[in-house]
Amino acid sequence: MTREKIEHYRKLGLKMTPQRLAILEYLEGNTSHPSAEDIYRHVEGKFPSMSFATVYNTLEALKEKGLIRELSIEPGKKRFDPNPSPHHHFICERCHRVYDIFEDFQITLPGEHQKQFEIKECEIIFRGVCADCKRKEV
Amino acid sequence: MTREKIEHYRKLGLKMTPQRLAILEYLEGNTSHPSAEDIYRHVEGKFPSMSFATVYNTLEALKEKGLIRELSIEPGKKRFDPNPSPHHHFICERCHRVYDIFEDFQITLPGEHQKQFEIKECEIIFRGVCADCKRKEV
DNA sequence: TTTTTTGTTTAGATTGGCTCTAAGATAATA
DNA sequence: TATTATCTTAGAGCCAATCTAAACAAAAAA
Ligand SMILES: [Mn+2]
Ligand SMILES: [Mn+2]
Ligand SMILES: [Zn+2]
Ligand SMILES: [Zn+2]
Repeated sequence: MTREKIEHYRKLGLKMTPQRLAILEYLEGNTSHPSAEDIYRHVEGKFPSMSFATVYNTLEALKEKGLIRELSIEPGKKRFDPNPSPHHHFICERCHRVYDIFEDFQITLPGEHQKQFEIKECEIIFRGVCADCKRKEV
Repeated sequence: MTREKIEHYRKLGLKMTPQRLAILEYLEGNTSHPSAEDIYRHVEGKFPSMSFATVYNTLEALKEKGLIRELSIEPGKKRFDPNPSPHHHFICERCHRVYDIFEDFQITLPGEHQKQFEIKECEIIFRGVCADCKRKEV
């Protein structure tokens, strides 16, 4: 990670510890939408004393700064998205991989609802089978 | 609940116990998207010996028959929707109420993605503040 | 540089939603 | 009514996530 980026995080009010650096490096450009456990498993290689709480603390801090997003797309486990810009997702019901869909669908609610709701975001979740899993079919 | 409806559930292969009847009656026409706990709290009035496992077992059985849907819209807790027909949701970030949106937005993916994904369903989640919570603002 | 302050890391305990188990109960059926 | 398949129940157990408080370390101040 570049010195400028570290400085950038610091200016956001994040103390830069080696653990956080490792987590940030794992997340940077990662499109796998990892769970806290995925992140922990990866970082514990570098930091055998790493605690799960540190992973959660760091993710919470990053979320508050708007640097990552927390996804509730399957029950029982959060997944994290290092890309905070608005986009949508496809979830494979076989392998549970989460794919990004960068497409602006221009959804607008009918007038009646526009009065009722102040909408801040709109997220589309597609579900089905991915090409990879299709290929493995008999 | 009418005799015909009970017969209908029975034909689907569901043994109709008093506990299930109470759960079904609570769910019928319910648009609050209750959690398992909500359902349990309501039904334990009639059946003080009711077990949480029965709530989950029943919900699982109903889900398998396609009579209800399980929603993963907020972390850590499932919510259930007795309306299995495809529709979308608005979630209030203040009160966490879930509102139905019955509108066909005709979302279609660009060709590249259509090859990659076999899409079975498409669910839109709007987030923001509901009129009720807006009203309570200072 | 050294000191001080403030926020972070850690292990372990704890919580909360959910699932499993096995014994007893009961709806459906014959 | 007797049989059988399924359901209900209490309690144990599981797992993701959160909390706690002491040790620690980064950043700011001196
Ligand atoms: Mn994404
Ligand atoms: Mn609904
Ligand atoms: Zn797949
Ligand atoms: Zn609200």
